Amino acid sequence: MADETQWLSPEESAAWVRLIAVAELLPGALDAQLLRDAGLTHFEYVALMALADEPTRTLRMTELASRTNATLPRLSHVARRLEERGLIRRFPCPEDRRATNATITEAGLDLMADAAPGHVDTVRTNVLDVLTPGQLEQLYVIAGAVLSKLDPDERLSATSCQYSEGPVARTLAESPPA
Amino acid sequence: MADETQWLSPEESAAWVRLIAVAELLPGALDAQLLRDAGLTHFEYVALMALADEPTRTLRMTELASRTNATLPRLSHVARRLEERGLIRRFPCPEDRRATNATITEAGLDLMADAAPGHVDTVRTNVLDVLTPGQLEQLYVIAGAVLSKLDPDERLSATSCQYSEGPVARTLAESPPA
DNA sequence: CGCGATTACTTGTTTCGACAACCATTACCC
DNA sequence: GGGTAATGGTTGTCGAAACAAGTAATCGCG
Repeated sequence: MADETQWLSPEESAAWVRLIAVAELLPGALDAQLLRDAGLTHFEYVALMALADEPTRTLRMTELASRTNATLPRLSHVARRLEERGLIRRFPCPEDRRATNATITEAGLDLMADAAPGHVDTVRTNVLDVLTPGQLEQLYVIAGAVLSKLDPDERLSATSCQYSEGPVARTLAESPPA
Repeated sequence: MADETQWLSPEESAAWVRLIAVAELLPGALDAQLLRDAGLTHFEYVALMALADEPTRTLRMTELASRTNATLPRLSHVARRLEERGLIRRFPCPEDRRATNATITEAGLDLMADAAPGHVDTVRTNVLDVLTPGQLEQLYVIAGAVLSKLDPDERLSATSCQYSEGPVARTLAESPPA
């Protein structure tokens, strides 16, 4: 048996172990903060934010599943829970009667407006603020290279400006300006 | 209400979305390959490798839980399954009769020897081989900075040379050399 | 030496995600 | 235009993780 496996060099091993550690710990940290402060999973947060980002606040289930990297069954379960909590609404799509649309409700937008600052703060303190501008760009490039293998369709990185002062800030601004 | 939340700049948002995507997709990719080719979760792989790395091939449950970033209940369940499959053995610790030791069996070492090449290959093709040496070092530094916030005790990054040609290679070498 | 506190681990219980099976609707195609 | 495939979504079941509670052994301390 030609056992020509090229094992990892010490540098490779060290970088790999750290990457694994981050991939292991980061989701847990995000879930913990959001669950504690807003009763939301990070997945639920991303899904709601995807809806809030839409001008119509509405997305087809399939499209939402693609943007959140979820299988359709998984999204269906999550959507049912979110609907039971009054955060989204589902209704049959007029154009394609097979399809279902999901819309974020006012209550959902309110919850996002509450949750977003704490979440952004967590993101800053845990990741962004410990990096120099140069490292931030390196992170962008490196993660992009990895994603080209992991996610060739670029479904996840296609998500637009989910964390800028977009929809949630606009929601807040809808309150009477005086 | 002082709503002084500092939202993410476009650069920050882009890097963050990509990091999240990697953290989301990487565990799934690792699990998929290992499960398909060796019937092991990535978590099980890491746990077995931690045992194989020990000179005595033995570790206390608590220590193993710490190294794999698992809670003790989780590790207990996983250990039971691994023991049922004959990959590890558990026995009461002689020095501290509260404690339990876990030892990887010969069958476990054989399985690791089978699984390691494919796993290392996955790691290479998905991550390491798409990075330049400079990017590899940047990854090490960046992940280290993030871990200093996420895992201040450095429990995970303390794991030694789990992917070098250590124990598994030695196991292979135990076969008569010619 | 004996009783409370702590450590080490195991065992339920509940919840969530993956997978498969299932209907409904639309598109293809001869 | 009618049969067949493909698409869009929901539901059921199983496996695995988080959490809480329980058991057993050790330590601390008077």
